[in-house]
Amino acid sequence: MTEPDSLSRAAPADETIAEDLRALIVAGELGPDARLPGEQELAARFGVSRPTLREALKRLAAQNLIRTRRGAAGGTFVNRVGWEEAREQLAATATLLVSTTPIEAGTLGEARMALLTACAPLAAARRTEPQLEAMRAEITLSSEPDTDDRAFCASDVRFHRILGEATGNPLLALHLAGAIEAVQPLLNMLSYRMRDRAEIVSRHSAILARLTDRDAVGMLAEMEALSRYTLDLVRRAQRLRAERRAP
Amino acid sequence: MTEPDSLSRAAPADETIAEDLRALIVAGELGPDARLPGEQELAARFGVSRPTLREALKRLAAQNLIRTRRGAAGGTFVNRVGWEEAREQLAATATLLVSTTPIEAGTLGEARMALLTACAPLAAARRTEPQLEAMRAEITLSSEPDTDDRAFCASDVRFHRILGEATGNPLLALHLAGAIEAVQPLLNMLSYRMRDRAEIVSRHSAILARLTDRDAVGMLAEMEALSRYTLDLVRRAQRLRAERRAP
DNA sequence: CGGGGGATAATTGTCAAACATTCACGAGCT
DNA sequence: AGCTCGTGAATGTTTGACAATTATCCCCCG
Repeated sequence: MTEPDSLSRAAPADETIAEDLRALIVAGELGPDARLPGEQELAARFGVSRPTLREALKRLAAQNLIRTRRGAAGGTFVNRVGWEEAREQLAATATLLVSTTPIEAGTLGEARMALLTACAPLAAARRTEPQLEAMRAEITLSSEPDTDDRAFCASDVRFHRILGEATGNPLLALHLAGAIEAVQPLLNMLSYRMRDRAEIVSRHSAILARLTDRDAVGMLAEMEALSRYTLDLVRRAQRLRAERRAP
Repeated sequence: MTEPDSLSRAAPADETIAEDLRALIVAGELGPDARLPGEQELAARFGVSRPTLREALKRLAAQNLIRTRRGAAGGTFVNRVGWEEAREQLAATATLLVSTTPIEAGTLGEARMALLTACAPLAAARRTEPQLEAMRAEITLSSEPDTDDRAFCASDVRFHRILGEATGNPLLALHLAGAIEAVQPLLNMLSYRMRDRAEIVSRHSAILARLTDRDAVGMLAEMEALSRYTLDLVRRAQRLRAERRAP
């Protein structure tokens, strides 16, 4: 019935269908919130059975390209991919990479520093009062003695995310956030001494102060210091763990 | 009350199963190249039918987390997620975002410039001879008069990708490549005049010369110039198109 | 005449059983 | 020994049905 076309030798039907639909969406043929035909009709149109078509749809759903609703007015709809969704997906990719690939701590720190360097001048020029306020709030949260390590790390991530948003450039913020979040799993494994926390909080405060003054050069210096300190911290923790594992 | 699910009325089975498996992979329970149980057994273990389980697997396949092979020694295997795969996925996300979200050209250019700025010092310090050679090759290719516009753009993307790799920091290269590739769809819509091409090629050459000399400051200046020129180009094209659409 | 409530139809979610296809491995033939 | 063919295991695909959900419409009641 369905003749195998020349290319489908290597590519299963659901994959090619998913790519076809994806191309339609990317090309703008199917705008945000557009409703796709029902599964039966789509299946007929592509010449496959409904389960196979559904596999294709699930592929798109996994990429957050579509959503489905059951019921009378239900169906499959094209998702609007906004900055938030893109950031989440980017962070997911980066996190997966970092958590499954052996990467030296120095590499992570260097990338982070480089991206922060790229953001600092823009952030200094464009930061808004609400953003400063939000960063102050994160510093306060980090200072609380009863904040546990994971919450401390999460706050750290948010601090830098706001810094990225302060550049006023969503695309830049996107990449900064992706890189920062990717490091979180590594940092989550640390357990901070009180002195370390105090040091980090104080450096964050210094960065914030420079940002408030719109002093980009000062920011860079403080970021550099924070970066060095964090790297030291990670290296120390790694050495400690290595010694404990093979004493 | 009688509902087992605390949040969201009911998450479809395939989604929760996909998340469960993903968690196993990310946590390292299933290392790269590990073979998952057969579909029948997995289906039985999760208490669903085989089609439903397959939908879950397709979700993971769409994220490049697993691959499947048919036949006797076939099955489902955990993928190793390397730099290349991550870059592709990141670029796909960014491209989708850029092509479906209205973004000002200035925002794109600014992000690009900021990332290049972040890379320049590292690249100047660490570039290797083969990388310089590869960049020279791209410049040569761009200079060919019979290179069409799409190939010209693709070469441009590769030029910058190599520049990112020259930083010696794969994570940084990843983000730079993602940002650069995201802009490509926009640039692909341009049709370059010969004079524009010559200008771009000459600026690339200048950047490469500074990179060869390990002159980071000079690189920044040339990049800045290239960035301004490109932005002008895009703006001019946009104005032209707008006039043609509503004269 | 207006509003509430239940039947209804459309649509996705799930299941079951089977057949098709691919591929490694080993038995058997030459 | 080397080659071929069968066999079994696994994914890929189909068919057909039933379950669950939800907007809509119509009817009945107030």
